Amino acid sequence: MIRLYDTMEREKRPFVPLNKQRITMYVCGPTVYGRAHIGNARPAVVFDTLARLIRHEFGESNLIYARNVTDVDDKIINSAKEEGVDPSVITERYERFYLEDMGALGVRPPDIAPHATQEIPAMIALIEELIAKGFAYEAEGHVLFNVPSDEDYGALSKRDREAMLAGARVEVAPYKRDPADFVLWKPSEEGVVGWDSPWGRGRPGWHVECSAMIRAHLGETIDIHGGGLDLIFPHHENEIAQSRSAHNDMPLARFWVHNGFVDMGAEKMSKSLGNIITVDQLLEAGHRGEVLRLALLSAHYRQPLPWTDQLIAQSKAVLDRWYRQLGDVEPFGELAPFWEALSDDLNTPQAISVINQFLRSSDEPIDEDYAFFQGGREQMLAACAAAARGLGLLSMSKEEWFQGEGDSSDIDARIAARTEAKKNRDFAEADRIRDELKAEGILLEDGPGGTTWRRE
RNA sequence: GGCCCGAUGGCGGAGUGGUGACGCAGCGGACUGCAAAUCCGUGCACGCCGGUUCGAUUCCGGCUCGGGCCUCCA
Repeated sequence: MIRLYDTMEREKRPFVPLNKQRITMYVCGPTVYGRAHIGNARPAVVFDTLARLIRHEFGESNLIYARNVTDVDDKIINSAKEEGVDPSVITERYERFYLEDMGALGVRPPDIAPHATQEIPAMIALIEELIAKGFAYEAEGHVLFNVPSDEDYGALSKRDREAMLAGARVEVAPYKRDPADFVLWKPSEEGVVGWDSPWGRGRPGWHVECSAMIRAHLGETIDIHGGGLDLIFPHHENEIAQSRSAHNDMPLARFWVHNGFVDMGAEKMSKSLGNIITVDQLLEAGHRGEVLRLALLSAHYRQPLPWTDQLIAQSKAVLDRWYRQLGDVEPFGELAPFWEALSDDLNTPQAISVINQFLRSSDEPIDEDYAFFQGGREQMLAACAAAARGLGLLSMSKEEWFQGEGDSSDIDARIAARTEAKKNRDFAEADRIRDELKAEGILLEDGPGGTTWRRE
């Protein structure tokens, strides 16, 4: 049984979906106006891993996973203006980059990727309902959600109205009835992207996108709503207000799942702090996607993760060992303790540890506790291989991992020359060849069956 | 200021009311012409002060420090 921590109740509890044949999960996706940094990649990897776990437990086709693309936004409008192009040029470019980068991290595409610009009618319909029910009002071309009309507002972020007002750092627009009211629809000036609506030409506010798209694609109440910790307030709080108000207080999500940040030094990585490192930069630097993925999974998803070169190196070392032992093993079977660890609120560090525990002392007789491996070592390795794939790792062959693609006949020839030198006990020459290859990033390993090589 | 969250060895990071995972790095050994890889072994920790308890790193309270949100943000 899967247990998940729910931000709303601040507790871990059993995940029992509303409908086992149609489990619904929605995760806030990217606003496509720039390259994704490694912090942006964390939720993509975390929820991809959660999706894999749910599919493992409930069946491959019984999960509908939606991750939206926010392709209307003031930041997009601004960069389009700067480049002198249509916003769609920006959004299409960065969505493509996003999918490439996430693909490199082993993130499978979600089942549905709704785009805000494609869902305007659904948003307008939702806004009209909110106005009709008295939760929203029009003012100077804007439509605003009236926060005091929602008695439960603040339940997710655990803030009361007084606290919100006390901390208000924004100037309150004069047309707001209440300082906490937020925009559902705002007018677009001439030359700015917009759609016709009952309130004039304009564009949707950020929060209403998600509410409308969730309803359109998944339903009024979904099983899991995910995203980064920073989205709890105001984004998710506002989504809840909109959806519950429109749906007679039906809850929007049964589990709210939030991932922690990737930190640079002591602070979170974020574009506005200017301390980001993008996924493509890391890939460009020669780090493989699986290494970055393992690094992201090496801490529990709710904990902060300090991003360092050492973390990358460590992840690489672990993955090298896994590939060495499991790279050519056909995955099969269930590594029960592994799946138990993952099922406990996606405890990936524990799950990784389980694999490591099995992998060492692999020639020893299997411990009594793990007697379910009647087939012995081979079966255990097959189950480990299957488990690693459950984390989205070990997707390539051993050869591919260690040697990569491309012509290696030259390397083979030089290794042959070294073997010949060794046979003649000309160790100086043999070492010279080995050092030369090492300088090129080729490491040699002499085994009983001859010399093998790998790229560092 | 309000509201949240965290504090574990050299580093990363789980977990637990009582023999203190796992990984990386280090050290010793085996293997090797020397290495590498592999295997075996090994040292090192639970922020501070109280309380509960036979016993607390684990539960409770206070403190200190750090982080997050309150504005776009994964």
